[in-house]
Amino acid sequence: MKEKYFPQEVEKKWQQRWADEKTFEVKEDHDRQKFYCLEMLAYTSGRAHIGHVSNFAIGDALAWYKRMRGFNVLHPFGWDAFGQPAETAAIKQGTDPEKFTRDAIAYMKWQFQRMGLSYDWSREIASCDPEYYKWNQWFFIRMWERGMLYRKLAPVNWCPNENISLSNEQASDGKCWRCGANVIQKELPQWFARITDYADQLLNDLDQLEGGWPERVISMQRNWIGRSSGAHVDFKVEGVDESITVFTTRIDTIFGANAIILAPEHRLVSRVLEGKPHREEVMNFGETLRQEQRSARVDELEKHGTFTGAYAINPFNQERLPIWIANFVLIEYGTGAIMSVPSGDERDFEFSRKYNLPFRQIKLNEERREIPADRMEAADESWSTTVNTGQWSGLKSEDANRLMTEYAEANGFGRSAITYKLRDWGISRQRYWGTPVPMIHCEKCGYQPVPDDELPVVLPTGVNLKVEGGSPLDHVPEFVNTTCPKCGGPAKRDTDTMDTFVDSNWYYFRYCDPHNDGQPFDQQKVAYWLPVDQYIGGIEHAVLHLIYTRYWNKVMRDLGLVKFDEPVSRLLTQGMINKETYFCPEHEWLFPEQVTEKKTCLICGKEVVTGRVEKMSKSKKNAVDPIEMINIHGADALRLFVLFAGPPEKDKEWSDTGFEGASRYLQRVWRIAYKWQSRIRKATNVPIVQSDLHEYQRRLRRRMHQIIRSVTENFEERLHLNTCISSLMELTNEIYTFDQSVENNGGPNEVDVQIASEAFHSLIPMLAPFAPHISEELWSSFGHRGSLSRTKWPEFDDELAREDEVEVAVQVNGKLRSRIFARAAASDDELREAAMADPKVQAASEGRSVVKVIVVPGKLVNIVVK
RNA sequence: GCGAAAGUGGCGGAAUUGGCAGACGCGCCAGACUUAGGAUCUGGUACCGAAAGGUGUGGGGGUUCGAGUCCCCCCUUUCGCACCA
Repeated sequence: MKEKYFPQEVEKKWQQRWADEKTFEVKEDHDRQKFYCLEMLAYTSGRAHIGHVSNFAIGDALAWYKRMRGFNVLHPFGWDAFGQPAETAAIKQGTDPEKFTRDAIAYMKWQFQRMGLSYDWSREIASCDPEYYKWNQWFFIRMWERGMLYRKLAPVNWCPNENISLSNEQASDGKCWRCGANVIQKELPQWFARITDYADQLLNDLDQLEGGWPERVISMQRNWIGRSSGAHVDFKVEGVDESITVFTTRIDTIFGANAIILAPEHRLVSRVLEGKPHREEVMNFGETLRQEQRSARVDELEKHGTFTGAYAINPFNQERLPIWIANFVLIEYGTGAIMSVPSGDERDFEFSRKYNLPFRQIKLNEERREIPADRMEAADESWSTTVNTGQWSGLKSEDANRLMTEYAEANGFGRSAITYKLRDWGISRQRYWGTPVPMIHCEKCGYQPVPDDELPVVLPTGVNLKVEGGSPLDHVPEFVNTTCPKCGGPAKRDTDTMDTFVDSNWYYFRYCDPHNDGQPFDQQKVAYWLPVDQYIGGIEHAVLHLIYTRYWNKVMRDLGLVKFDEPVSRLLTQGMINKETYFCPEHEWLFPEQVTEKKTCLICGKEVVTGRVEKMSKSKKNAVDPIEMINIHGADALRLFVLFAGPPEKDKEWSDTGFEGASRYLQRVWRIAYKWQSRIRKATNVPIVQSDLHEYQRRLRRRMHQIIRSVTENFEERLHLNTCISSLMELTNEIYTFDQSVENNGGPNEVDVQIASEAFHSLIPMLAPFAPHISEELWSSFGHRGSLSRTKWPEFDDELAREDEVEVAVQVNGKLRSRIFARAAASDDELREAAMADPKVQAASEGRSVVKVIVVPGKLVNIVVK
């Protein structure tokens, strides 16, 4: 062991050893409790970033902790390897996506391995492996067989200039990211998963996640699913044999309706305009409204519309209501048609005022006030008693709602209804780098799934990605042309690939059985490891991956593959690590080294804007490269820093000095351990008699037990790892203080060595989750052979953690006046007397009478005087 | 606009159920060792004040012997949703 700590050497040594000894490989063991610790699948962008470090450091700390607590810990790793960016990069670099992705995996794996993470690498998977995506196809077919998938025409972003479909990201601002042409919506046949069939389950089962998932994520999902309960009401169209069905949550306001408003693309628009002279005009205007709706931002779009000339009949009072079309009614929500009630809805109010549609009061507030006719205003929630509502006048809103829905139902023109914001999930992509959809289209037999024994449908190689129109796969005849599995006649393969979110739906099930080529996974193995005990990832997946994967779990349950409803018991969304930026008015974003000490630009001398803390990015020149940092102070210091900077779920700020501080701490641990290691190796195991100990010895033991307790509790409850690290620093400081006392006494005796040994045997295992390499090295320096990961987590003893003597705060009328020392076991009476006797207390309470004395044992005495 | 979360020293952040605010770290100041220190060790560091003492957890009110913590109002910031009928 060297006197000085060289992280590079230590880290290399232990990474090698862990790999050679397969330290972190696990298998099912029914005698031990399992713990599944999972970080979100890493996207193969090509380069590790600091967010990875933060994500993995949290998971790795927990995996280490649970392992030392005796759990059988599954901590696997894999690659989210399909997707558009690889395709784009490949085109740019003149290579192919597979090559690009394999290179990215090789490089990133090297980077991640330098972080020294305790993964079971034998379970590594990549979603672009045919052995993996075969099962995406298998799931697709099972779902198709059960009617969980369907194909329909749906709009996609389309660049008319390049004839290519674009993702939403590539079509932001409504312009093509490459050529700048205005993106249009083009109808294309697409595959959809019926996630809406699971809307209620996805919503209700959120209750099961309460407590284990962040409230924020749960509420985002609730919001996204957007369940809304109300009623459908049919309005007969005058003179035409059609009814317009509207969705409303407030049927009790129907007597206030002044119009029926349709979305411009509603199917009945052309029907109600039949034979009307201005038909063309209105239809064209509808197209304009529709375009506006798609392009403009909601808060900038003024509501407008036009009267169709047709009327509908309010089934409750037989009033004639004009039928309008307007830009604020959405075709995709509810029925695409609304009843306008200006006194019940702000939007309707705004619209009605603009077009002078009539207003009728249908609610009274608590004082039963009426709204003056000359002051039209939308009533708010406090207006809750119906008025002018026929036989339902004078009721509370909720009663009217219920009774009127029943009435509508009884008379056949309405029924209660539930709508959701959640839409079916379009899983088709007209792109190359993804899982091929395993379907064959036969002119005679329609869509037929590829037979199971022909899976996987392998993505062809050497495909020209720069094609005009459609998917690159359309231009690969040897892929497209096939035979129909049903009739044997000529047929064509589907050329869509699947959304990469399909890959990430179930990858963590595959980790349980990654090499199975007969089925996606063995059900027994999954039953052992799942659900995931702790999942860690970014908040950006709150309503993407995290809702899709919950859905997929339920699908797998309904396919009989798993028995539980929810796949993830606990979720932690880690914060981002941001960094200060430097901005020069002339040269824009600067690297820190381009800024002088006087905060001016090194190039032009202009004053630089500093202090803005932003998300790390290349363009803002504030990205920190993890490997560079590891090269400076090592992976342990890097991991320690990102965990120490703040609670895991909070955003943090990168600080070079903070990073140095983490490194300095490890050096400090090394130095004191180095000083004691040979003594510890020779420790004689003398029995410790607590009552014979000196105060400095008792103190170290006491603090040690207190700190074990607090670190353990933190791991178990809140996972505030930053405070765990603080505690470890305190323990280290205590060891230094102890060492000083030992020096002052002329060197260690047997008991000192024994106590120091205890302290180090607590400190080092507790440090391992945060800085495993140095911990392993120091552990072996104490004479241990095996990996620290097989060591038991230190135990604490409440008795030994208890203070002998406590400092008690003494307050007079709630103000701190003095502190007294007392035995920890002192009774309330003793404390009271000691406090009253204190000269400062007497001075403060002089001439006043004591009303009451409050004693909080071991903490404080408060004397109330008058 | 609706919804949620958060506001604590120069900075990152502690303060389990109401009980000594500022743990731990960064930074800064002083000292020791040293040819030297961007190493290490020791001490100091919320603010005002020479001190006694006073003031302090975004602002204002309240409950309580006692409030960073609980309740009401307001302000600010961040995030999410955003014509969802």
